[in-house]
Amino acid sequence: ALLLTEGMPSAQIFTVLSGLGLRYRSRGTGRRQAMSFVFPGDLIGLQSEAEGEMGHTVEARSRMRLCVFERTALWEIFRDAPRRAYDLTWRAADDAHMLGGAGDLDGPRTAERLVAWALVQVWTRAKALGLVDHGQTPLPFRQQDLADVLGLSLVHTNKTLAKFRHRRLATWRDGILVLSDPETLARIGLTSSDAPRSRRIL
Amino acid sequence: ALLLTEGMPSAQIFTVLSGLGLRYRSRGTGRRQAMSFVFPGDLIGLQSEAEGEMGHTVEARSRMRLCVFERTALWEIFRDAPRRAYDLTWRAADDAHMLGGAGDLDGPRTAERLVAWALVQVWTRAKALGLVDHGQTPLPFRQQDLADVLGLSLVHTNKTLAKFRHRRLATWRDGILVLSDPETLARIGLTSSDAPRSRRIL
DNA sequence: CGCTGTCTTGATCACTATCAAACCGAGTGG
DNA sequence: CCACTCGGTTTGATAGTGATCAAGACAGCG
Repeated sequence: ALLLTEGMPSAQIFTVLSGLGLRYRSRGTGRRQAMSFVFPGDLIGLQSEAEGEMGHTVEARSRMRLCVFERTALWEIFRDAPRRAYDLTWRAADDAHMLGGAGDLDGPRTAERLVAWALVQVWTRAKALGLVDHGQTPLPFRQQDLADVLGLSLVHTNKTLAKFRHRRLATWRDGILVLSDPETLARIGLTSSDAPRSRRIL
Repeated sequence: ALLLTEGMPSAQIFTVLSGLGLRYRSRGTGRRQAMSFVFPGDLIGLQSEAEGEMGHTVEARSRMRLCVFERTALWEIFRDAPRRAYDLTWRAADDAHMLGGAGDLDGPRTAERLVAWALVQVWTRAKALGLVDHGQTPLPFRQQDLADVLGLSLVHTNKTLAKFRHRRLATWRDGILVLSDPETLARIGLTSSDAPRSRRIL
């Protein structure tokens, strides 16, 4: 189901309560390029105010529960709780590109490191949200989506995932992700600075 | 001169009135990795956690004039002009990573395309600011900085620049940038179908 | 002068995109 | 029940691309 469509002005904004989604852009030939994964706690519907319409589309990839705000309510938050509003805005801008956070990588951005980084990212976030159950978490995306998000080719992404699977580090099949060895993956993804994760205010 | 230092809480925020700066992060071995270029109109001193410490350093690379705000004044803007505050915050978050905007690229992010994109970016921005004079604009950074910003190696960045220079598309020397053929560069930066050797038979 | 920082260039090797083809499960229609 | 499609995953071959190593050029500087 489409929550927001590119080019449409949206009167509401949402926060995701549960469920996962995909944020993507339409490319020339009907092709869509995934930009980032949408997790519970994310705010969607915000965009650079300069342009009135959405610059991307958000699609639910699993059943989602949303909390709906009128856009006007946003301005009240700005007035009543500026710090929080500030944080919300910043995060929304940040979430738009998943790659943004990968700027932390020191040295070359090899496929191995990018994919490892992304998996760990997803994993830690899922764990923080209590989505990890029996050592597994839902990840209802296609390999192509991950490839897009990371700026890699589908084929190469696939091969990298295969490598991890073979090394028994991570398995991602049928929309289910299992990180058997998060520590090693984290080391591979080596986010050089174990930067203090921006705490999410839900 | 350092305007803001990583790890230091800064009581003020600034808007750049004139002059260029460099935003970078310290890496393990005293190495600094450039994150983005700072142009007039940019807001600096904002950061993901409203009052935490700075996550990066901003250094002036030419004489700069700044407009200083007390941080507390920011909250007043939030209260009195929420839309503007929203826009400011969004832009500040966006400016933090220069690469963010390069997500627009379709197809592979080759060095040629990234560098062309960056040069055009700088050029159009400089032109909008009236910095282009006699067909040239100041760009007081090192090739290493551009390499960092784009996530390329110094050597390769250098070679790509040399290629452009040789093709008489752009020259960047001694901190002065000249785009002789912005249109062609823009085409290289944006289009995926520039493929010189796509010997596809139709 | 030698020193240091930046730009430059060549050689080499690892990495990644691309092309193609095969595979697999889930539908679908005869 | 069997083709037959369809979207997604998997694999191999090949060529282009970028990182790395190493060395040289050149200016500013103590």
